[in-house]
Amino acid sequence: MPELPEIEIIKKSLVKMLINTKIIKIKINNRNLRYKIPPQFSKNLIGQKILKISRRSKYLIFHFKKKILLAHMGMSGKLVFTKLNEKKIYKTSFYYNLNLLKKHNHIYFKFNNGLKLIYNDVRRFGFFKLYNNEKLNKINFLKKLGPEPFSKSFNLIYFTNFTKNRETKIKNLLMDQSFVSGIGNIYSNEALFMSKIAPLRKSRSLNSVEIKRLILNIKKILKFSILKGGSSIKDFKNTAGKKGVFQEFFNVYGRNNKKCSRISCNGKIYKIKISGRSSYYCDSCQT
DNA sequence: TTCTTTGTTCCGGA
DNA sequence: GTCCGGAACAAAGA
Repeated sequence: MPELPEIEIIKKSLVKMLINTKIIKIKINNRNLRYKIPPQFSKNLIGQKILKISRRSKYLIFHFKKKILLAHMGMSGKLVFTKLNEKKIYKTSFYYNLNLLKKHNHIYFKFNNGLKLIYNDVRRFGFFKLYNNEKLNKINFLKKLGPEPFSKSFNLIYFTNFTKNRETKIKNLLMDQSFVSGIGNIYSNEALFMSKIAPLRKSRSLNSVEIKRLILNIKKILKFSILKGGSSIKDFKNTAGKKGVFQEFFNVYGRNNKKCSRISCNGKIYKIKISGRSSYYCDSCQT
């Protein structure tokens, strides 16, 4: 479920551990990720120093002197550090809810500071792509992206302009990466619940009060999640083998048939499919 | 055995 | 040309 907050948390950890380190070895067990990893991949990266690591939407961007490595975790990709050997993986990993099978360890990166980074991906929808120092906005994947949710350009006027000639449902709009980038199924459900807006509403039908509320809540909930995840990273022992930290804060996702978690509301949470994705909403306070 | 889950791209129909 | 949403992709757990 890596959406923007999870990727941001991964990025922060990577920055802490890998800036100015050199890749000294790469082992690829399975090249068939979403896009096949070409044979020259390792050769192009070995000996290169990581100068900068950034995030755009759900993409991780590693900057080298002459190359840019673009990474996407897909649906189930995880980056996990291990210092000594794989048996220690559960003790040193910073990611959440780890239950990693070795057979899904597809890539190993070894660094000159002794760290080893493992890319584990059950569904193999993630990818790693190398670019020749192109400008970031020339990369196809990034070109199509809408504004970051935290940016000032993600505002009432932008929302109104984008939706005025569209028929799309608000739930789908929030997950449309060309509208706003980084929100997936979970946070779209949560943001709509928080804003008391029903997921099936036409995005065009929202009034300016609702739009402002929704935009503010999106920014709030993403920041809150980053904060929570970030604080759990500090204590590695707490993350080891423990259930995910994010789902503890879900107010509507996965809560079908339960009572609405809003104290002042007596409604019930329903689960429906919207464009093939599970959508949860309260029949009483979300209108 | 079948359904569900995740993000993105591709493609058909309106 | 644009917009919308279904299908496909992989694998595992219920």
